[in-house]
Amino acid sequence: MSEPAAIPRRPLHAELVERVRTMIVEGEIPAGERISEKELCARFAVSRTPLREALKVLALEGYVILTPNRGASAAALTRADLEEAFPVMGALEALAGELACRHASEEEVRAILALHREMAAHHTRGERQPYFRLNERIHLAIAEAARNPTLERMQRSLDGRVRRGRYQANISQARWDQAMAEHERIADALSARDGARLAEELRQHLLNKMHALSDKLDESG
Amino acid sequence: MSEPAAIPRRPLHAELVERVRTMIVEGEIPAGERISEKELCARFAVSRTPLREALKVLALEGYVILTPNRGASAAALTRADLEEAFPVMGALEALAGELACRHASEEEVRAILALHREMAAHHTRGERQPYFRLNERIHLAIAEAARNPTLERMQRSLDGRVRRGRYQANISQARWDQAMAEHERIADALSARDGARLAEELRQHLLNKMHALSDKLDESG
DNA sequence: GAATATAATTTTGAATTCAATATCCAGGTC
DNA sequence: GACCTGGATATTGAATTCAAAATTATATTC
Repeated sequence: MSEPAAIPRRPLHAELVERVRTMIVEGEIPAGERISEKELCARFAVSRTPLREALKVLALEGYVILTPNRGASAAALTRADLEEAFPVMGALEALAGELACRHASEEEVRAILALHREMAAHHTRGERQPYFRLNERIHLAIAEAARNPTLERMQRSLDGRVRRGRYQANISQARWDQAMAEHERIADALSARDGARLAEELRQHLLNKMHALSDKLDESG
Repeated sequence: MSEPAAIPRRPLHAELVERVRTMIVEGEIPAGERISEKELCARFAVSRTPLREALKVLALEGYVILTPNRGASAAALTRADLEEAFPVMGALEALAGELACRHASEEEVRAILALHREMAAHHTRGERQPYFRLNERIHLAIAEAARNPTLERMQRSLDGRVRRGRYQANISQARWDQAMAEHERIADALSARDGARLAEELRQHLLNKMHALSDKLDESG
């Protein structure tokens, strides 16, 4: 007999949270744009009740601004938001790195280093999309190896909020090379399980990401 | 002409979020206990719609566990939760301290040091309740002085979740003395605006808080 | 023609209603 | 007596309905 394979039944509001969040992150609902309940309900063919529940959750997550009696709008990601978020992400990633050095299994470390090497190959070949995907996976893998779900939740939450900003910024070759060099040092620290060093490398890496993004924002307007 | 004095009209769901959160934090709804929508609705004399919206928000905040088709229950704060939360709080407070050293006005620093001296007086006189209140205020003041609302929100969120645990642990005199000594060093670092040192002191302070709490939990079973 | 006041429409907020699911209990079977 | 089965009851999930507020459109005055 195979697995019981529980039928996945999710409440509508949970489904809507994901769908609407994706719409905002991917820009289908532009930043700052007003969100008409009626419209979205029609689109998903649901009543307003579960949608409104979802909007409350998204408001807490920071994707949506709710104004009493005036409805919801997609939150705009300002430069200030980014410049606030990255130092916090840096602090969290630093902690995650430190904990990962302490708690990760040998297997996990090997897996992360393998991802790293794969990513380096994409960098050499100038393949940006696959590089970015692996980049994400490495950061998530470190977060997971830290064995601290509370920490991981906070990282994911912040990460989601700035993701849109990151998509937009198509990074320069110079910055890309620098990021890759940073990742080399990160991988070194991890394979040596030097928590303090890994923490510091990650913190700096995040700050540099922020500066790169900042510069891009300067250029674009 | 005096102030416009906007009439504070909050949506019901926002009010309910606060009320129910308080009930859980203060133990009026015991950890793990099932939350009957009907009962709470009767108690607050509201319909289920805004209450259910509030429960979704509280679930994301971590105060409530929602099980599909089976309703809500107050989240239990386990030892694991506490031991996860404190290192994260430590990392966030460390960052807050660092940023506060950079961004706080002279006025703010003076105000925090004044709070610190007042707190020290309460410690000398053995007045626990006022000590704890000031302790909270100092940490909040540092968070605010960091000038990073994103960071502050995360701190408040975590702080709220462990508050119940903190209330329970009626600390030993020895640990209290130690905490006061730590606060002296924190105050020193702040008045010198030594960000790195303040960060480290705060991180250590939080970790010690955790250990004190852990010991208490060991005793109580 | 601009500005204000007023009416109509739309949209949000909350209560109610209906449907689906789970829980509880009695009866039956081994 | 323990375990399953089926149905009554209670609770949750979601749609609908009603009420209140905001927005838009229209009319009126200066």
